[in-house]
Amino acid sequence: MNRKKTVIIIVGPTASGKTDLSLHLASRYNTSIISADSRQCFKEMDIGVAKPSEAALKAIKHYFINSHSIHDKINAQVFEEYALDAVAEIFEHNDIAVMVGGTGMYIKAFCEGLDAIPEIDLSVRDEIAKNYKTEGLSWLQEEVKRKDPMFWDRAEQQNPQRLMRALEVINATGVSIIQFRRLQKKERPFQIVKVGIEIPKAQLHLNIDKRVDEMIEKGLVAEVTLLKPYKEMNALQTVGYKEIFQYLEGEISLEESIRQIKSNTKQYAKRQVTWFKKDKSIYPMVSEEKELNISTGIFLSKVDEILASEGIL
RNA sequence: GGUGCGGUAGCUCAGUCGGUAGAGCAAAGGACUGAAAAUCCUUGUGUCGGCGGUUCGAUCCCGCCCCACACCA
Repeated sequence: MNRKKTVIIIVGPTASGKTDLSLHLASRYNTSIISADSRQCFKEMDIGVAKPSEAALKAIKHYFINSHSIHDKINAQVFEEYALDAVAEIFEHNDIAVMVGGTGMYIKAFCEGLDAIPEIDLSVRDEIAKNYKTEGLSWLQEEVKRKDPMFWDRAEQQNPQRLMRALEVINATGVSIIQFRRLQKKERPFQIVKVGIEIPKAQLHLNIDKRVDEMIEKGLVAEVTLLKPYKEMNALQTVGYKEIFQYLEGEISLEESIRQIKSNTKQYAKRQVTWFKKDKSIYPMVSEEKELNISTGIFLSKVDEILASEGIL
């Protein structure tokens, strides 16, 4: 068999059935899975990030699940490098690798690459964050306007995260972040087939409500309680955790926090759908089915058709 | 039964010294190269509780009624 090396990437909003489909595909091709999820990589977080079951993780090798700690600094670039290594490892024994996840930016980094920007010293970043906290957004805006007018002109001027990023780059390197952004797609030595799960919004919302209720039953509150000392960390700025923190602080009732988790998860799902909708290289796969296992079956045969049309099988 | 305070956008509420109203949240859409489950942008007509009265004009003033809450009996 001399098939083209191919990564099948399954994307879609949270609670749409990606994990199930990925498990079926991986076992069919006797291969491994790379998770493209910015939260499932953390070993300290479990119930709230909807990882695959322990049995599934035992049966099929998963990359980027429980692979890191919330104390590690994880971002799209880390993922790009990690996932490329993982794919190379998989391709030593397989022609097909499966990637699955809902973090659009990580998937984009993997498929197209990020431009090389020098590593920024942590002290530079901390200094900016500290000043922003005490001086506020207008300080940030003035700094960026003064030091990097080229960026400022096209910036999201109300977006502190983007402004801080630009500021740390110009502070540390003396060069505008725009100069580093070549926005050139990198070539990958393998083929990529992206398939996108689409289910009706009403069904998606039902899935989300159900999943959140299950998370609570499984003990999400206890899990989050253990993580309370780390609530300020990036990794814990996560739907399902930040709302429970508020409950633990006595700011809202448990019922209210559950309500907010459901609502915030739906907003998150909407942002995912927006992201994937824009990516025209994704093959859309639609299912109106209410039962997850029926949907998975439908999606499996659609993936077959798509792979056949790409000449991969 | 009496007194007080309310009844304004799906929710919480602001406001109009009388010229038909606006914030936050929710919702919908969108952006996105090192925080991305993050962060940011756009979108607000709703019998201003009901019926009358005063007025050129009332959601705003007056009267009655209905509803909610609090207190007093």
